[in-house]
Parts: sequence; C-alpha cells; structure tokens
Amino acid sequence: MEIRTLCLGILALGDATGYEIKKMVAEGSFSFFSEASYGSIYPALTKLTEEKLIDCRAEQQEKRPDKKVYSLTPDGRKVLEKALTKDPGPDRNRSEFLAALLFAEAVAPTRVSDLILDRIEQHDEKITELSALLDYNSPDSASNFVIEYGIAIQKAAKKFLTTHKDRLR
Amino acid sequence: MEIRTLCLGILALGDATGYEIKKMVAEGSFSFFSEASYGSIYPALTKLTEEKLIDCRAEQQEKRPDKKVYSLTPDGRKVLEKALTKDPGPDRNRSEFLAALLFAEAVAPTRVSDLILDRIEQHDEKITELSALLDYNSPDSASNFVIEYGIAIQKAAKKFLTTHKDRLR
DNA sequence: AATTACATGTAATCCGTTACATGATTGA
DNA sequence: TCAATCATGTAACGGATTACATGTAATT
Repeated sequence: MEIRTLCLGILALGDATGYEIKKMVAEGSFSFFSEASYGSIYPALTKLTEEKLIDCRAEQQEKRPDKKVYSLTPDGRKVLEKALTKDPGPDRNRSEFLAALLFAEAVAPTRVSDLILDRIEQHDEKITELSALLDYNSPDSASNFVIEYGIAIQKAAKKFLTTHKDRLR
Repeated sequence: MEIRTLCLGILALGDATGYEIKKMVAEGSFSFFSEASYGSIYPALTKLTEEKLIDCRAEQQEKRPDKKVYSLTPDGRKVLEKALTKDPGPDRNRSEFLAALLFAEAVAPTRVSDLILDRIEQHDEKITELSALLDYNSPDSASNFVIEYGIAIQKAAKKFLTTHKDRLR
C-alpha cells in the first residue's frame, strides 16, 4: 500500500494532522502493519491537497505552528474506494529474528536459545501493548478486530516458540 | 537485516550461486521473512568478494554462462558471527490486507467479508506451500523449525479470521 | 536541568526494485 | 511454438528513511 492510500484511509476514519497520522502509524493500530515517517507523510499530504483529494484547514495555535487539519474530500473518497477494490497484495514480512535463528545454527549454535528466550519476552511485551490499545467503547470496530488479530498472531508465535524451543540447540 | 548479512548467512549454510540465492529468498524457507532481487544480490556478492568475506570459483558450463559459486571465507564467517551477536531488530510487517480491512469498513463495508474470505483461502494455499517445503531428512533442522513456525502463524491467522469473520459486516 | 511531546517541513542519502540486455535448454 | 528455467549483470528510477532546521511547553 502506498503512502497516499494510507493517508486517504486514515483520513476516512476521521480528520487528522500530519503529526497525528505519524503517531497512528508509529503507535496506533496501524503500527504492526505499516510504517511511515514525516519525510513521506508531509509531502504526501501536500500533494493530495493539490490534487483536491483532501483538504486542509489551518487551526491557529498560540506559540506553536498552525495545526493543519486534513480531511477527505468526496473525490478523495472515490479514489480510496477504487483503491480498495483492488486485491490487497500479499503481506511482506521481514524477520531478522528468523534469519538470525537459521544462520545462528550454522555459525553460533549456543546463541539460538538466547534468541528464542528473548523473543518470547518480546511477544509478552507486544501482547500487553496491543491489549492496551483495545478500545472498549466500540468492541466490534474494525480497529479492535485488527488489534485482536495482532494479539492472536503474537500469542501463536509465542506458543510455538515455547513449545518447540528445545528442539534446536 | 541487510542484504550483505543475508548473503553471508545463506553461504554459511552451503555454497551457492547468485541465481540460487535468489531462488532461496523467492521460494525457499527464506521467502516469508525476507526478499531480494538480482539487482541487489549480484552487486552484494561482487562487493563481498572484493572484501574477501566470500570467494568465488567459476564453474564452466557448456552453452551457458559460467556458474559463479560463492563460498564463505573464514573472515566472512567472523563478520557473520559478529552480526549475529547483535539483537535482531523487530519484525517489519506490512499488510495491505489489514489496512484494507480497516479502511473498507469506513468506505465500502460490503467489501469486508470478501476480503476476509479471500484471505482465508490464501492462508490455505500458503500452508500447503510451506508444508511442501518441509524437509523430512533433517526434521530437527533450523530450516524446518522456521517453516513450521511459518505454518503455525498462517494457521493462527486463518483460525482468527474464521472464528471472527462475522463480527464485521 | 533535561527529556519528551507538540508541530511542520526539506534535503541528502540509501536501498532496493524494475526494466533492460543476452542467450541456450527443456518441457508443455 | 511458447513459456519457463538456467545464468549473470547494469542502469534508471522510485520510495522512504535519516538528518537537518526551528521552536515552545509540559513533564520528570
């Protein structure tokens, strides 16, 4: 998913500033399936505004830069709808952990169990983090669905590692 | 994980050509946690050879370009070992599917169940594909561990979607 | 006193893909 | 006959990160 569609989609869920969008992709329910930095978000927002797919109202603030609140236009909504009719591409997962496991067996076998034990701990942290994100006000929202999906995956990974951790050594 | 370490690691598991490395990351046990194209593999191999971390012997073939078989040098092994002492970075997952789900609810709610049903089918295909990769000659290899890990995740994702598919609509 | 959060933006740089270039062999 | 597999490599291009640039306010 390109950055443009990501911005359009987030704005379909509600108005937001570039700063807020960044926060959402860094910490919110988006964090475990997409990434983006200011260097890509701000230019995308500027361009989408030029194309009239979103519009921008400046909210004045004292002693801070004006807040630029973006919202989806009807045209933007159409473009987003069209983008969503395309089949989503396959997930792209890059796991340094799995690569390290595979290679560690060949060059540093004693490292393997450390790697796995650390990883199990990280799953616990991630599960706690995601659980805190659950929004109990709208239990059947897509947002909660996605977060719970994330939790389910984390738990499955943890369980696999816990069960099989002694197979390699 | 940078491409250099990936090449070093694959060569630690056995000698290979650039072509074979590409095949491994496109189809093998590496396929679901890393990607790389010829455009990054061949230059990396050339550079690693210059740095004497790997070496290259040309195998002549009739009516085909010479096969360049690379192997890890002792120096390369050291560099790889050192790279593996670093903690692996967090997984990076990009899922157009999850993004589409989240956004579809806002702009095209009827699309949601199609998305989920297609996805469940894709999980089945992936599970079949990964199962075929299992190497029964070395059941306790790290390679099998990683593949089974992948299968466990696919199954967990499928199960979650199957169980909760009717929550959104 | 120092760090984090708020708030926006640009430029340099990196990393990698895609497309191009070449060409024989094998299987459908 | 046409597509896929084998086999290597480069150049153009795109996309995104990192670092830079600026400055206040709240929290620790």
